[in-house]
Amino acid sequence: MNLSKRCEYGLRALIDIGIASELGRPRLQVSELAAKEKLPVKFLEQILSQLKAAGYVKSKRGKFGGYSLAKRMDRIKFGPVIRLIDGPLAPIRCVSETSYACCTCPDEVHCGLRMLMLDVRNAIAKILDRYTLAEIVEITLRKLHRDKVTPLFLQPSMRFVSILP
Amino acid sequence: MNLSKRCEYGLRALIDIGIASELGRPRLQVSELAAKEKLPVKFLEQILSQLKAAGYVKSKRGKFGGYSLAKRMDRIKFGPVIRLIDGPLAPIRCVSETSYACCTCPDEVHCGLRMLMLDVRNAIAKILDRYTLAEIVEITLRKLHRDKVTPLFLQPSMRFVSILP
DNA sequence: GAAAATCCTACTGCGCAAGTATGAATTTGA
DNA sequence: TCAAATTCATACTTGCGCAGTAGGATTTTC
Repeated sequence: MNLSKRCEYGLRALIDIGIASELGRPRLQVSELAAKEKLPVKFLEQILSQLKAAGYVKSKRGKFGGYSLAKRMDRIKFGPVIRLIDGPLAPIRCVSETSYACCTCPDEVHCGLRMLMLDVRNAIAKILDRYTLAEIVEITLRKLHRDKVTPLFLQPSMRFVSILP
Repeated sequence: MNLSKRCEYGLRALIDIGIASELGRPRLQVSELAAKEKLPVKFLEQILSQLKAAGYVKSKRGKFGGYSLAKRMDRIKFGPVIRLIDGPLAPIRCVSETSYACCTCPDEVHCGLRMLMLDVRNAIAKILDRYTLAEIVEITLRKLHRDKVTPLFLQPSMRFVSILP
């Protein structure tokens, strides 16, 4: 029931880029991201490259380059991103919607484990396929604002004024 | 988001023993279990040994030995069994109730990923910590009966008459 | 042209899942 | 009492995938 580190880092990066862009910094560099989240630069590079290939982010090379979102935040759902990096959400393949594989059990139709795991899969998918990056970013910003915490990626000169209602 | 084979086999075994016991065969041998589910005998042996150590099944040695449930079926919940074999249900450790570990993210309180994964963890736990073996066995038997399928573990001489209402 | 970034590909270590293998201990029936 | 059938205990194996490293190529800006 585990999210890989690779996937976790990828999602963090996406959320950070989303937050930054909402605050008027549409592009972030890998080194900034890595510094904030305290994770290996080179590894993150690979992950962002994968996210780029899948159309979630776009990049600008060279000095003052970096990554920005390639889609509207409200079009980025978490489920597909996780499937991209970690594979199916389902605990066992015989209940996967997106990459079903029949299991070895003698009678799939009457398999109790399958029924149970189908429930679990649906519960997971219900959350991850509904939540969008926009929602998570909004909630995060609201929380930060409520607690008067200045998020990173904001130059000291900039003031943290929420755009949110 | 994956269940290990070890865990899957363990749960299958538990369910099979439950079904068999409900049908009047309180004890099953590893070889029978392995044959029905088509999985390696020695591996299953190890798993059952683990389930025994944790108090879920008990065993009888020697000829006509085998494994039977050590608890009432309605006291066996799936969550704890899965945690025993595969570890925490939570996708990331910082949202685990049973074995929390702080994550490396800079601000756990305002971490959007954490909120999302907490939702997922709760959804998973809600299902797996509520369903009991008794329920899954009952549902399975009902389905089998409705479809007039004779479950395995039943000697040809025995007739499949559901005890259920 | 130098510096600063992304891009690309290959490599590595190592831990763990998924078994195998071997034999000891126990129970039963002949 | 012995042989067969079972569980019990422990050690070993094998392969793969996660979590990175490493090194250099390419692009952009000043």
